[in-house]
Amino acid sequence: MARTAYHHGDLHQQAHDQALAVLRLEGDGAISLRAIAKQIGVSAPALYRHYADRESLLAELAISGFAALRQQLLSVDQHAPRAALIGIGLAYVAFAQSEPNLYRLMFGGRVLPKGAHPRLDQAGLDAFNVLQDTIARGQRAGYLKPAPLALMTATAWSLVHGLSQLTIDGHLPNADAEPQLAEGITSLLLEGAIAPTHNHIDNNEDTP
Amino acid sequence: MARTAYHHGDLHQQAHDQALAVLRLEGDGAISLRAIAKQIGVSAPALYRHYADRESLLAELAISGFAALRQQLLSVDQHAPRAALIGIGLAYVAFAQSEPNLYRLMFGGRVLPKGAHPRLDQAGLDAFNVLQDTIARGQRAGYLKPAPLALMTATAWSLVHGLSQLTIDGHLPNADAEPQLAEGITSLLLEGAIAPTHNHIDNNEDTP
DNA sequence: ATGCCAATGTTAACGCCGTTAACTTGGAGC
DNA sequence: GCTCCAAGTTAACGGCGTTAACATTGGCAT
Repeated sequence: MARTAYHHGDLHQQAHDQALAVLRLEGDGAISLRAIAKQIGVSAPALYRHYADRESLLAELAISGFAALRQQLLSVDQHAPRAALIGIGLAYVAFAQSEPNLYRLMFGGRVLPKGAHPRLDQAGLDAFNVLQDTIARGQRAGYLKPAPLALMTATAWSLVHGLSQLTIDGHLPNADAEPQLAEGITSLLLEGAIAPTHNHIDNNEDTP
Repeated sequence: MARTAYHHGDLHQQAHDQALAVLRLEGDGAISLRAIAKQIGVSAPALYRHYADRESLLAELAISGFAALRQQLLSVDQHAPRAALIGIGLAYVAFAQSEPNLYRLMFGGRVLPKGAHPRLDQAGLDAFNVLQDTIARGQRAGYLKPAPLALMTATAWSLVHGLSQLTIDGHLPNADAEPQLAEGITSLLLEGAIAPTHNHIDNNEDTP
């Protein structure tokens, strides 16, 4: 099975790449199977040998998006609790801002129904768990309050997700006026999540 | 100018209502001008006398959504700072959960580009300002830290928006396990936003 | 009362789209 | 060498947003 031009090219991958390019430039609404097929130089129904339908193609894009997000979160230095938490938040928002259309597809909700693509749900969960693990580590280190893990994770994720969505859609007025917005916001939340022992003491637990 | 059947019905309003009904049931992607026209009993191009294009109709739905959200936020009792802040957060999330498809349209970003519909941008800003005013009031009362208003507003909005979006799209695992999730989350954020004087003192400033 | 005109409808048509059916091609394995 | 199956083809269906060209109608000025 090789790329002998007529039969047997890596059409699957080519379609994925082409769709991703369109997504980046114009958003998921602009992704058309016919247009993609034409660009690749193949008939439109050929794509149905590799994707059940348009939605499956979009789901695959979203899956690779979640994998990329997870990798970006995993690359954050975890050795100091506070730096790790802020780093995760900043990395998350940076990802959304660097790939706004991909991020909208991943979390849009309107295009990809919840139970329809199990691999997609799993990919989302995998990314979610990186954040959850970081918080759990912060709790075990005694840095964060021993509040219910699900509650703290939901709070943190809501914050970074909301900030991501609002900034990439331009909903925050004077967003430019606060260049360190993301950092300020994460810090503000942390103030309420830090264990009493650490309050007013270490904003920088690495230099005690 | 009356509703004499052939000419002069309130087609504009009827189309709006019909589109809103479809939106609620199936989401904005399912809104089709042709289908709406057929349901009303009118030809499809007739709608173009009242809406420039499909996007304008969606924009109008989003505008009325923002107005409804604003009304819901305005109805929160403002007499006690902490109760007002938590009340705003709960009202916001409740709105999103009661109208998930409308909320997705309002904040989806992919369907309604930012500068394209000035009235829509203004409606969003009007809703935003209710939250901002509440926070400013909390600061003037000395209940909240005197941090930059834009920063605190962005934080609060990010949190409630993120929580709304994540819950209506089912992204939060074990969301049912925490029935008071929204309240817990807003409280957690407040811990970091309360002025030091009030810390550990009044979780209920009405009964001193 | 009459006649004009702008507002508000109509039908026909263009070019997209996703998707399916039916057929063809060509490489891999017996 | 023959067969079979995966991976491509063309043709077609129905739906969509949108535009152009034409028809109706009610209100207003004469």
